[in-house]
Amino acid sequence: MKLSGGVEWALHCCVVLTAASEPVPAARLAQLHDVSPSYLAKQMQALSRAGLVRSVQGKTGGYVLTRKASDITLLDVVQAVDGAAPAFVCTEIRQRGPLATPPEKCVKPCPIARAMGAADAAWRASLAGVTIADLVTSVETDSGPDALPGIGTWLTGG
Amino acid sequence: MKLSGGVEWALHCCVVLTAASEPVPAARLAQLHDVSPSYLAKQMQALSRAGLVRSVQGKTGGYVLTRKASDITLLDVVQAVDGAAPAFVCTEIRQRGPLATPPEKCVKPCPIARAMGAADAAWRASLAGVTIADLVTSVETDSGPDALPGIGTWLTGG
DNA sequence: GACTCACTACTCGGATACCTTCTGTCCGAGTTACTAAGG
DNA sequence: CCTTAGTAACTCGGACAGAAGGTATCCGAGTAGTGAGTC
Repeated sequence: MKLSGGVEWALHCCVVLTAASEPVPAARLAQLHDVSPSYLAKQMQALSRAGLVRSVQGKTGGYVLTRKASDITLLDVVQAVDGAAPAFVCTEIRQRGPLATPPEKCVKPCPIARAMGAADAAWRASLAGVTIADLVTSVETDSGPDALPGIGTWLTGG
Repeated sequence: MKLSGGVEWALHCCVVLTAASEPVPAARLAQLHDVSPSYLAKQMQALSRAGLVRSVQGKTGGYVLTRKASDITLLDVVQAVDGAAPAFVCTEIRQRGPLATPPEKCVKPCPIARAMGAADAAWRASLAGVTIADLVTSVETDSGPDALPGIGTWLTGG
């Protein structure tokens, strides 16, 4: 039960992208966070495939958010990078072995799968309740209102 | 973000162990579920290490629950098998790179880590709210009140 | 008949290979901006 | 001075190795029951 490390990178990238109106290359984002450019490119491709960011090619190309920050939830980003598959997958072992439950009694998922599914739903609901815009607000509260615009100009400028 | 497959086995084992008063060998549990005996033994060892079950050695040995089913939550089992580490680990990349946030401003965890931590807490709270006894009740509702005792006698008897 | 002792068979526990997945890297296809020449 | 073709550089995108953790397995240490032997 370990979340892909790229999720953290992707979330940070989404937050800083809100401060940049021009496209930002993946290499610049990697330089900002001091992480592997090639691997971060992979995460950005995942975001692009999910439609969260739009890729612009060419000399002044890069990535831009497709929607405004208040319309992107953490769940969107996590699912884009890590996949939408639930953490717990029921293999129906109740239907195996010498005392297997007959299939006609297995119309409902087994209680274990239901409980694990409920926990998964709670996790997703918590993530869906927070948007990138909320993170931006928190960052401004923590580090001051000038931090993000400063990063934005650094991303686009020098 | 995938949960270890052994979690499902361990949960099923805990449920059926409530129907057996005598120790049940891991091999018998594996036979019941038609899974690899060696690998299930590993999961049972994890439960034993966590103190959820007690191992009895010798000819009539096996595993017994240490507490009553209403005192064992799903979270206990999941953490015993899969580990207690949170799914999301913040690597503090905000403190890296050319525009790193100064350490004196990092007294609080970064907003991303807080949001992910909250989701993790919601997941754990959901798991902690369900006990093995609740699962037993659900199984009786689904498959009738005779299913579990039948498995119990099969486990101890033949 | 009851007790003691050694034996056997069965149990758990940890140390050992294999394989899928995640991590990290590379190079090619495509697009844009720039430069310079020509009208 | 404007237009236009060519060039060059920079971007993304997917295909390619390496490493880590999960999956599956095995054999050794330890213990309870069993049976024979003895008092």
